[in-house]
Amino acid sequence: MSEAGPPAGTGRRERKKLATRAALREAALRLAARHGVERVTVEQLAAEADIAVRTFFNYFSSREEALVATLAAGAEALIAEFRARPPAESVLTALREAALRVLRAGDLAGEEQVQALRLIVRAPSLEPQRLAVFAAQERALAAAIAERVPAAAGTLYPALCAATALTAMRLVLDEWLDDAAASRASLRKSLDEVMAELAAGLDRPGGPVDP
Amino acid sequence: MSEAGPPAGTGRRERKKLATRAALREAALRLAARHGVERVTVEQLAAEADIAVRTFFNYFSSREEALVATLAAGAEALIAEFRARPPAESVLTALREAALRVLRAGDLAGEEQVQALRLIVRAPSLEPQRLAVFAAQERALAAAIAERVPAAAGTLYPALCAATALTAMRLVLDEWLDDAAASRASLRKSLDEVMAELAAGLDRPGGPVDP
DNA sequence: TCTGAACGTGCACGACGTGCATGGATGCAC
DNA sequence: GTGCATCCATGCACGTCGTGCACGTTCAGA
Repeated sequence: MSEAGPPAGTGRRERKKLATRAALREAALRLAARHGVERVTVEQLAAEADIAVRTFFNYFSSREEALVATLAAGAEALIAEFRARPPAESVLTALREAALRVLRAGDLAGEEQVQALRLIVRAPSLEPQRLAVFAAQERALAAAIAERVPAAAGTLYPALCAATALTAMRLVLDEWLDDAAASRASLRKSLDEVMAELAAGLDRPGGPVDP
Repeated sequence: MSEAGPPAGTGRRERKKLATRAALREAALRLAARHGVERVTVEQLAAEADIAVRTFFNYFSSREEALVATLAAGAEALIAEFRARPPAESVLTALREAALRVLRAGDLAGEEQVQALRLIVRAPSLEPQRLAVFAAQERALAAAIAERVPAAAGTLYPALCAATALTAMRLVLDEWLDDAAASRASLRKSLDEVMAELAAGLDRPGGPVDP
């Protein structure tokens, strides 16, 4: 974790590995768009990235992991942006701003990318791996929250907030992608709403006693 | 969904299917405890339940699904208990009470069961399927919440509350299972705490500006 | 008792994921 | 630039997974 030694990303080896990984990520989206998520095989992925099938498994432990790799990259970027927010911001505000930055600057650049993500998110066979992506970032986010709110370190709050906030953001993204004609503005609106609800408290009284 | 026709659960066929399914659920836990989660094969599962390998796939679509089937049953029971709570109870209160009932009356009966669940929850290779179990119940819970709080129907609230509350409960269960010596009382305490935090709002101001 | 549908099963096959051995590319110290 | 230690890509073999298909059996209802 320390920054000792030669800076990461230098060296031919590291660069080649990063490039191969990125090529596989993009190949996965391309092939999913072309043939459908279910019909993408490891053989095709390897061929598209021009590596051996055996080598594919040096980069991803399963076909599904490659298909959700772009989501994983986005989730990691979210945590990084969150850590970069001014420490005075409240937790949920920082998360909201971080999400907006990732969406603006990030992988959701073109309509083409959005379309590809739609495929990934809607594929039922990918749901387990897709959820695992967010769960993996829960731990990292919980650690970051514990740093931001020192008073809460050691309590359940960091883990709880990380898990629920990520879940809420997943929900917003899912619903937004479900709506073919949804605008960028509507995404921001939903995000604001959801974060406000989390901040204000989720409980609600029941309905009429005799419905 | 309607109750027309012969009542479900009657008939030799239905009973046999239910029994086979239950046998597979239990076989999965037994074999996981005996050989470790990773080493349980479909062949073993089928043999233990005395059915053909091919037939196994008529009941579960994957080896992993069988291993988390007990969790799935618990989650379904939770939704059913939630629906049975008095309508005047607030959403989070009803969820908390429902969870306590499931834990009391349900599959967490013996220490043996708890030990088996620990194995399932801790197995990294099962995490995607495990998360999918809860996600599958999110939709059902969201529908139930929309019924309980008619005013919120049509808004994001039902889905948001269902997703975050289930996530929070998953978190509590995970942490409780992680602690070998945790008591039933401590589980209840954590559950109360978490629900209270969700009710009160999750936001927190940041720490000192210059940490 | 008869009949259609649902179910269990065996078989074949493509795809997945891993351990192992090997050769080549890379980084590093001298 | 030379030699060495290491990492990495690759091919191969193998066990496991999951599915389509065809066939025989069992069950529910008339």
